[in-house]
Amino acid sequence: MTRSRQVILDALVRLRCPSTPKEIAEAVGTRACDLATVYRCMTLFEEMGLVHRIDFGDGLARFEIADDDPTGHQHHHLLCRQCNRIVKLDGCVLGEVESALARRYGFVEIKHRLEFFGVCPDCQHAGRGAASQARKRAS
Amino acid sequence: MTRSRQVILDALVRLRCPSTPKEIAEAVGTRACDLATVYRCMTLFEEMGLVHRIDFGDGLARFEIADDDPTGHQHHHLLCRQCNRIVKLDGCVLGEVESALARRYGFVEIKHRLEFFGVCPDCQHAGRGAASQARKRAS
DNA sequence: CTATGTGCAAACCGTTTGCACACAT
DNA sequence: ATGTGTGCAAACGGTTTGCACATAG
Repeated sequence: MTRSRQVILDALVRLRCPSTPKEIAEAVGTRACDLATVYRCMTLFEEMGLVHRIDFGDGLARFEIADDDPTGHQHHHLLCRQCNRIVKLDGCVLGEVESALARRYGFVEIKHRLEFFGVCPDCQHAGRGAASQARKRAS
Repeated sequence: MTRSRQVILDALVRLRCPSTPKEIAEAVGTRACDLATVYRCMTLFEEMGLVHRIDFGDGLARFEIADDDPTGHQHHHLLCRQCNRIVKLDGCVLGEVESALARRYGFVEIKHRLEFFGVCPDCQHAGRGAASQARKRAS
């Protein structure tokens, strides 16, 4: 555990909300730590389970310190489309509908992004990279 | 409606699954249509409501022809983490849990990405760009 | 001392944009 | 003819990587 990693982790705790690598680098002071180092540390921390990578679909990676509830559930977020404020949702909101969120948080025009990821039957039976009909993700 | 747009739209119908601009360009033949044109057409089609932009969090934009159900609900997707196969989910799965998906489609290790987007109370009352505590998305 | 981490700068990759030419009407 | 669409190539922005130097153990 080097000093850079300490500093970066501290900053992440201090920020207490999903932050981009650039924001993290600025929080520690650009002279204290290089952007590339932030990226490398984030990858490391993620593998260690210390942080979660969050994707809000704007092309920027965001990270926050992992604080899963006892059930292992990651919390979700409610974002303001205008000011980018982030409300952390307590508990699991799967099954709640947007109107309930609107009532509770006073947001309007709520939309969501929801996708599921898993391993399909063919891949389970074929080691890996089955699927003649597979769509290549890269290239 | 130009020939390029016809060809691109045809390709999108033919592909019948969320496709990246590169895939679309290849489907119409690189000599038939430039990548930049695909991007521009996608932006146009999206504004016209002809296609939906889909984000699977891998940094690639994907598009599919819009076929919302009568309730105006967009369908969601179930992705295989290994072969990238895409299963289109019928109806609204909000409220279904992953274990139910696993049973129905035979996928395992199902995870999801779920975020909500709306306009917060402060922004509703402040024209736009309220929030002193706003997090700047770009820059 | 030796392996690993870091800073710097260049490379990458998807996406966007400026510009001159081509096409639709 | 005139305005819009297109191809090409360069620009852009976030992320990754190669390499030489610095640091941890």
